[in-house]
Amino acid sequence: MTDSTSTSKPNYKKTLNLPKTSFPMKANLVQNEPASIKRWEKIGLYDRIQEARAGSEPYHFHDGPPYANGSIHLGHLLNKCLKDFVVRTKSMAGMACPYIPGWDCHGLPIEHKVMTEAIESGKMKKLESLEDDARRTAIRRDCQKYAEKFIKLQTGQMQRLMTLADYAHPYLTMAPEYEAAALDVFADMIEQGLVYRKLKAVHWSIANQTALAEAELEYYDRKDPSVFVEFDAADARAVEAAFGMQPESLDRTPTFMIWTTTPWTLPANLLIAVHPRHNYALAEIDGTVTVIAEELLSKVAATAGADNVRTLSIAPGERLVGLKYRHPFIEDEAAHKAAIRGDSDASGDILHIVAAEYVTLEDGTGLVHTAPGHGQDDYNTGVTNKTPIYCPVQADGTYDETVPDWVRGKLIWDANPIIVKHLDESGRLFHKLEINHSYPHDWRGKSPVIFRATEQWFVDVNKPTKRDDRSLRDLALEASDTIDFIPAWGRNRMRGMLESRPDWCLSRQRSWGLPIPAFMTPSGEPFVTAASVRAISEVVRKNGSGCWITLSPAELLAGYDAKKDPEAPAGLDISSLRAMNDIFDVWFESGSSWAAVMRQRGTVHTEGSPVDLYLEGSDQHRGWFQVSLLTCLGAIGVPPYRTLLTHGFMVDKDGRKMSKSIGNTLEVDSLMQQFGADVARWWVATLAYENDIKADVSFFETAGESYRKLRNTLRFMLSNLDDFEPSPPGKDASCGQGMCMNLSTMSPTSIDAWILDQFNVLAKKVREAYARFDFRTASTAIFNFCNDTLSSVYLAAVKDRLYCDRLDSPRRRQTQNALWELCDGLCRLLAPIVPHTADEAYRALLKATDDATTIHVKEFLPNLPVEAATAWQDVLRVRDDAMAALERVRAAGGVENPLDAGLTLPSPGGALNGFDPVDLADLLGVSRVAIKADITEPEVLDLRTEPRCERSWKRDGTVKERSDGGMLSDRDAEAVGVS
RNA sequence: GGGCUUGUAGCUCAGUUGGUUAGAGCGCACCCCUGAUAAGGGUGAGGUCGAAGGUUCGAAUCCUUCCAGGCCCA
Repeated sequence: MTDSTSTSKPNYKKTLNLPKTSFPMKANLVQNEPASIKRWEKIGLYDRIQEARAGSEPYHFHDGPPYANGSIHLGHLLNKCLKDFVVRTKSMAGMACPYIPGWDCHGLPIEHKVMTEAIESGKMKKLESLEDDARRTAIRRDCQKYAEKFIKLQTGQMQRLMTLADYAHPYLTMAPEYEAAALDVFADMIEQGLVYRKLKAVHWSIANQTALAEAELEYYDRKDPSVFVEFDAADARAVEAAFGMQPESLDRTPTFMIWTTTPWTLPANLLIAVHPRHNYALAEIDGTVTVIAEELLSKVAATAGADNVRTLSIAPGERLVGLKYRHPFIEDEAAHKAAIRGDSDASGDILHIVAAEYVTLEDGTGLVHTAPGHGQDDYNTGVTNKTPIYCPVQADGTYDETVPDWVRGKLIWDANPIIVKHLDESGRLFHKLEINHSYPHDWRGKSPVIFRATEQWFVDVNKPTKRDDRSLRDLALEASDTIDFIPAWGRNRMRGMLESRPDWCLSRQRSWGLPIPAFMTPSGEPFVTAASVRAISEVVRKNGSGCWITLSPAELLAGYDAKKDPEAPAGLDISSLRAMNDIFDVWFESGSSWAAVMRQRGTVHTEGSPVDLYLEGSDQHRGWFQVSLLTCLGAIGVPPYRTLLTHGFMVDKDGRKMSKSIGNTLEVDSLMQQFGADVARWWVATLAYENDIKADVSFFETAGESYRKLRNTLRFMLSNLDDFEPSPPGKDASCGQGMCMNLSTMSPTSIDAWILDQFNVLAKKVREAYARFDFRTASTAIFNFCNDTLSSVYLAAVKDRLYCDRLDSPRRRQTQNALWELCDGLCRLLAPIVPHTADEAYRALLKATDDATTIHVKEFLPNLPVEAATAWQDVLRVRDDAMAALERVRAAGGVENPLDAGLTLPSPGGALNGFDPVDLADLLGVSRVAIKADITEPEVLDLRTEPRCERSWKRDGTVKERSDGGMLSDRDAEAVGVS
C-alpha cells in the first residue's frame, strides 16, 4: 500500500481547461475517405461548387484523356492529383473552374486486346465466318464494351483519389457527339487544303496489318543478320574513269559494297546512296575490287578478317554519282523496271548511285542500299530521284509476284536467311555476321515493325493554310513563343519536335476507330471534301460512327448537295461510291478534344486560345500537346491552350524507369488500402514534379508522418476550441453573438497578433504558389508553419493560458479567437491537397452534424485584419539568443526544466518595450521574464528555490499558500476561485 | 546516334545575376516533458555540391569532356 496521507491537497488537474475534441488523432483514412466521398456525392458537391462559382471569372482547364484500358497506375495518380490541385485551387481562389474528365476510347490496344480475347475464347472463328462489314461491326461492339468496362473501373479509381470532376458527364472519344466534332475539325483541315493522300513508306505492323504512328512504336533490341553485299558495277570503264584510273587498268569487274541488316529489303533495292563530300576508295580486298568509304575500309576489312587490303584509288562521293550497277539477283533489268509499276511521275532511272546528305560513316560501308518502299530516308531519296516507290511486300508481310520465284510468297523474316544464302552462293556476299540493335516494335504486340509503302491520308505540315498562308509547322513554331510553358524548357523541347516532325499520317487500317469519311469513286479516285465530311458528321452525331459501316453512301450523304459544293468532282454519282475502310489515327481524335469537348460544351474563352491550361506528362510534347496544337491551328488558326504544364515520369527509388516486367511498380489500389488518398495526395503535393519522380513505399510512409504532424497540429487547435463559440461569419463581438473579437483591435504586441500576422504571410505565400502551380512550395510552407511556427513556438506558448486561465478570461478568449482563425484559414489552404482531412477538420471546427457543411464550397480567406508590431522580429531574435542561453545553462548542469528558470532579456533600443512579459515568458517557456535595457545577452535566473505553482507549475513570483492549502500563483488562485 | 532534361547531406529538395564557415524538412543520435501522450519540446552529428579538366583573384553556379539516369525521337 502506498502512503497517501498528504492527499488532502487539491487535485488541480481537474480544474484545468484541458484539450477536448471529437477530431481523432488516428485518421483512419482507408475507412473514412470513402465515407467522405459518399457524403460529397450525396450533397452533389461538384455541382454545388459550379453553382457557387457561376458568373465568376472562368478558368478553363482541359483534361487530357487517359486510355480506357487497365487499372490506373502511379503516373495517373500523379497526373490526376495535380489536375485536381489545379481545379480545386482555382475554385478556392474564387474562379469558375469545371473539370470534365475524359477517356481515349478508340485504337489499337483495345482492338488488339479484344482480338486476343476472341482468339482465346474461340469467338474468333465465328468472327472470321462473318462478312467484312458484319465482322467489323461485331469487333467494334466488343471494343466499345471493353472500353466502357475500363472507363467504369478507372472512374472509381480516380474518385477514390478524391479528384473532384464531372464524372457523371465525362467525355468519351467514342461518343457520337465527340466523333461528329472531330469530323468537323477534319472538314476544317480539308478546307484549309492540308489533307492529302499518297503512297508513302510508313511504319507497318505485320502482326496487326496496319500503319503505325511514331507514338505507337517502342524500341527494343533485336538480333538481325548484318551483311556486306557486293553489287557489280555495270560499267567497269566508268568506274575507272570516276577514280581517275587508266581505262582497262582493272582486270576484274569492280563492285559496290553495301551493308544492310534487312536483307529482305534487297529485292526492293533501286538505288545506292553515297555522301557527296566523303572520300571513297577503290580497293582490293582479298582478291575482290570494290568501292567503299575510305574511312571505313580498314574497319570493314578487319570485320571480315581480310588481311590483304590495298587501296587503288580515292575519289569523292560526288564523282561516283550516276554510276550504274547490277542488282545482285534480279537479272532482267528491263522486265523488272516494268514489273515494279511506278507512278506516272516516277520517270527516273534505277540501279545507279545517287548522293544523299544523311549517309554517315559510323556503320556499314558508306554506300547505302536504298529501297524507297522500305525506309524513311530511302523514300525521300526515291522521291528526289523520281524512282517508283517500289514495295514488293504485301500487308501480311509476304512478297508479291514481282520478286524472284525463290522468295515469292514468303514471309520477309523467313526470306532473310534465304536471301543471304543466295547471295553467298552467287559470290556476292562479302561477309555476314549477326548484330543486336535497337529496332522499332509495335507498342502493344511487341512485334518488329517494318517500313512499307502504302496509300495513306496525311496532314501536310509544310503547306500554307488558306487562312493564314502559313504552314502548320510555321504557325506552331510561332505559337510556341506565345504559349506559357511550365517548366520553361518545354518550349525548346516542343520546338525541336515541331521543327523535325514529318507530315502527319492520319489513317489506320483497323476496325476500332473513327472512320475517315472518304469514298472511292469507280475510277479509283478518292472523294472527300469539307462539305461531304460535314454532311456525314451530322449523320454520325445521330447514329455514331458505326453508321459508316452500316449505312449506304446515299444515306451517309443524304445531307450533302454536290451542286453546292465547289470541291465536288464533276459528274459525281453517289450511288456508285464505295466507302473506304481507313480509320483515323487516335491522336487525331484526342487532338480534336479542344473542339469536341471544350468548345462543344461551351467552356472556352471566345477570344484567342479557347483553353487556359493543358497539364500532362512531358511525353505529350510530342503526343497530345502537339496534335492538339496542329488541329487547332489548322481548324481555327490559334493554339488551343495558353499554358502548358508538364510533369515528369515515375521512376523507382534508384531512378530507374518503372515497368511491370522489372517488378518495381506500385499499385495504386494497394497504396489506397495502405495509406489512403490524403497521404498520397500530400506526397504528390510535395514533389518537384517537373523532373523524374522517384516513388517507393518508404516515401509514402514519410508522407504519412508529415500528414500526422499536420493532423495533430489541427487537432490540438481544435481541442482548445471546444468551449469556443464563434460569432456568425463575417461578424465579431459587436454583434453580440459568439465570442469573436474585432481582430483589428488586437494589440500589435500581443502574441496572437503576431501569429495571425504570420498566418497572413503564410496564406499569401501559399495562394501565390498555388496560382503558379507550385504545390511543393505551398505544401512545404504549410508544413513548416504547422511544425515550426505553430507547434514549436505559438502553441507551446499559449498552452498555459489555454489550460490555466479562467475559462472566459479575455486573454484566453483572444487566443481562442486566433486559433479559430488559424484553423479556418489552414483548413482552406489545405483543402485542395487533403480534401478529406481539411473537410473533417473544418466540420469539427464548426461542430457540423449535417451532410451539407463542407469546406469545399468555400474560398481562400483574404488577409486577416490584424497588425503585428514590427518589433516582433527583434523579439524572435532575442528568443533565439535566450534559447541558446538556456541550453548553455542546461549543458553546464544548471536548470534543466525551463519552468525552473527565469530570464532577463536585453532590449536593444527599447525594442521590447510594450511587450507583455507574460507573453514573452510563455514564448520562451520560462516562468517569468524581466526586461533590461542595458544588457546585451539574455541572462538566465535559477528559480528552483522559489515556490512552484501546483497548478501551472510556474514560478512567477506570486505563488503562495492559498485558502485551500495549495500553493498557487495569483492567476491560478483566481481561476480556481480561492483567495 | 540526336533533341530536351536530371545528378547538392542517409532520403526529398532550396541554393537568385559566380563572392564571407553550402541551407531546409524528414530520418538518425542524445536530452527534456508526461496536462497534444501510438503525442509534444530541445540539442547535435551528417556534404571534397556525379567525375575529370579549364576560365577566374574567387565556381555548386560559366566552358569542355566523360559517367549514370529520364522523356521523346532515330
